Amino acid sequence: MTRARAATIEDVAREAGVSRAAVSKVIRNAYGVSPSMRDRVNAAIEALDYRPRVAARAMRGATFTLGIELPHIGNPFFTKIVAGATATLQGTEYQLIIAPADFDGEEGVRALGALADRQVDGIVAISPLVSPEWLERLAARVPVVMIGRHDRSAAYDTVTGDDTEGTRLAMEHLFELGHRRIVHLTRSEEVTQPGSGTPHAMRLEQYLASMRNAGFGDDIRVVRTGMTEESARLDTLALLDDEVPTAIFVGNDELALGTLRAIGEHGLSPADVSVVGYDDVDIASHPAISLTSVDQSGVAMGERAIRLLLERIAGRTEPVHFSVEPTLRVRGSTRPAAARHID
Amino acid sequence: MTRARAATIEDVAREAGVSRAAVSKVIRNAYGVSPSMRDRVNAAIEALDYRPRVAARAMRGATFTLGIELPHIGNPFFTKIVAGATATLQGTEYQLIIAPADFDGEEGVRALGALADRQVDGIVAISPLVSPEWLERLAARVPVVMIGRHDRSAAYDTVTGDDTEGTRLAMEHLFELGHRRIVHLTRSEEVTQPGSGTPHAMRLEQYLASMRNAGFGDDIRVVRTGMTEESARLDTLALLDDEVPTAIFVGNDELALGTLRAIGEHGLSPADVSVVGYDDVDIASHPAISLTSVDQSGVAMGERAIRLLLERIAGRTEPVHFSVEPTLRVRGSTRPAAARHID
DNA sequence: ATGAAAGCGCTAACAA
DNA sequence: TTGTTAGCGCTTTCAT
Repeated sequence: MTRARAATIEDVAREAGVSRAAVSKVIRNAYGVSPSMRDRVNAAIEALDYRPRVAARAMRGATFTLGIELPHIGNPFFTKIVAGATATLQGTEYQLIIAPADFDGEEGVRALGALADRQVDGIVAISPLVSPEWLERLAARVPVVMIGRHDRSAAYDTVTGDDTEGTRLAMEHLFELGHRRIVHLTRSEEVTQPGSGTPHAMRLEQYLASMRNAGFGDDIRVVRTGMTEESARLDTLALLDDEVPTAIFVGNDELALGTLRAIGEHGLSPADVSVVGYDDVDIASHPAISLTSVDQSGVAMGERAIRLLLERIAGRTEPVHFSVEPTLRVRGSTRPAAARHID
Repeated sequence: MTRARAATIEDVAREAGVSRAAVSKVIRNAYGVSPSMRDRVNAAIEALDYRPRVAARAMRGATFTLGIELPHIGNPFFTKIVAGATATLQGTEYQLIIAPADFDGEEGVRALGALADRQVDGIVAISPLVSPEWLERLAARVPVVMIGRHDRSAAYDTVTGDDTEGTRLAMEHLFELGHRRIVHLTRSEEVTQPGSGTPHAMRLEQYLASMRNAGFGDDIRVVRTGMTEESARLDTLALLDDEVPTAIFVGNDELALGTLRAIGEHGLSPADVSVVGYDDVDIASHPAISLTSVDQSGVAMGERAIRLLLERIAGRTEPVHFSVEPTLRVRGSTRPAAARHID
């Protein structure tokens, strides 16, 4: 198939009987164009169905494209962030493109690089496992806003949930219900390196702190899993074969859904094992699921990230580190069976 | 912040002591480079951390970027398609970017245009409401694969689920259970224009046909709703206030989740009103949800769409129209209360 | 207010 | 095998 050739700025200029520079000024609505010329140019643009090639614009100026890197597109929490981002971009000249990574390690770096190669005007990235140095080098080329990173660099902005506080809320809630044998199901060591500042690392640390503070240090038990619901299901099943705790605090809702499945498959009910998740994914509030979860408002995070990015593009140079307050959404969690017994 | 200037092909050429053309050949691994030159160039690339600017390449050749347009990123079925697409692209030199549209009307057209402006090498689009003519014009510029469109054009390939068969399966299932007062909850008229070939139009038509064939023409009832779970919840609530059918066949699982919520909120149980959805979203199989649904394998669709696109890019010109077979996943649906009574 | 012309970083003929 | 060179479609001084 012979591909049609689209109109160029040259064609428009000829059609309108003006110079290319004139057309350029009109489409950028730059200063110094007479109304009559503007009209003629616009008419020509209309007539030829002209659309500027982004690649050509990129050679000299901006692409009007913002990129967002997403580890694991299957996680509805990330989807919320994107929803907040697109909503904020409504009515602006910017187009958002998503680079799916399907893991926050090397894959994330690859996706970030792909966005940079495409000369997006700004990048939002969701907590990939990259060194601050690497990010600073990236941020030297293009404005960057990191979501969910607790480290602070002058080179990029951050938008984070207060994972420490969110976890504290979740643990307090379980303590108040009378739980003490609370297992923490979290992701691999790689993603929870102490001091790395990833959300899961913060949650793990606070889980440990809460347990110790409550005097339940001996009951601490951390179980590792992958990043999918299915892996959480499998690892929870293995856990339950070994020991049935009264509660499980799960690193995020996607994993918590797998945990819930496993509990059912093991012949237990949510009344036997209380589950608390993180992110307050939509389905968590479904009555049949009824999952207690920490809401860190993904939509607000996406919105804020885009705002910060636009500010950076507009010239801001001092870093901003924005933190959103988490809220605990209490739903299905119950008192431990033993405690109910005593009632 | 002063943005750092990245190395260009010129810098690499100078560093390696060769011409720009030589470097270009190496990075494209084109024919006619001596091993020694290749090594020197690669060393220089390494040393300068050089990465070719996609925009500059786009001016002459390819961008090695494939774009996928997604209406409503919140729908997990679309997410499956993306998963299939990214998996298929693993190991190739292509990068996938997603343009979220948040509606399949005008917004979809905008997103498609944005991808075209960015000169992606190929586009996968999910059933936006566009005329075949518009699509053919797009397809004249860039290879296009449409997912979920039942019209056939020589200009673009299509990947579809067999919505007629899928709906037939769903309806047969409900008939066999003894249902006859089956409501169809579907999207707005805009998205279900008879003859438009959208998935929802096909499902609606087959619902009508199945009902008539079964002799239940008088029980036909079509209820309209938006594209979100929440709107489905609201419209189902309104329906139930008016009349409680024995079953509801819902246009897709995202909507079906809202219907399930409404049923619960109305004080009914899934045993009172059987719900059948479409897409077999992950959560449908969760025991607590247990939603009967038509599986049209989004992953396979995404995978196939990318394969077709790569074939087009490689030069194929005859159109291919691929259809995936749907399977009914039977879960929670039950016989109508009246029929159970008779038992 | 308008236009001429240089140049962004690459690829692809073509020459050597 | 290697290098020279002419653009690709824009934006942006700088003249006019």
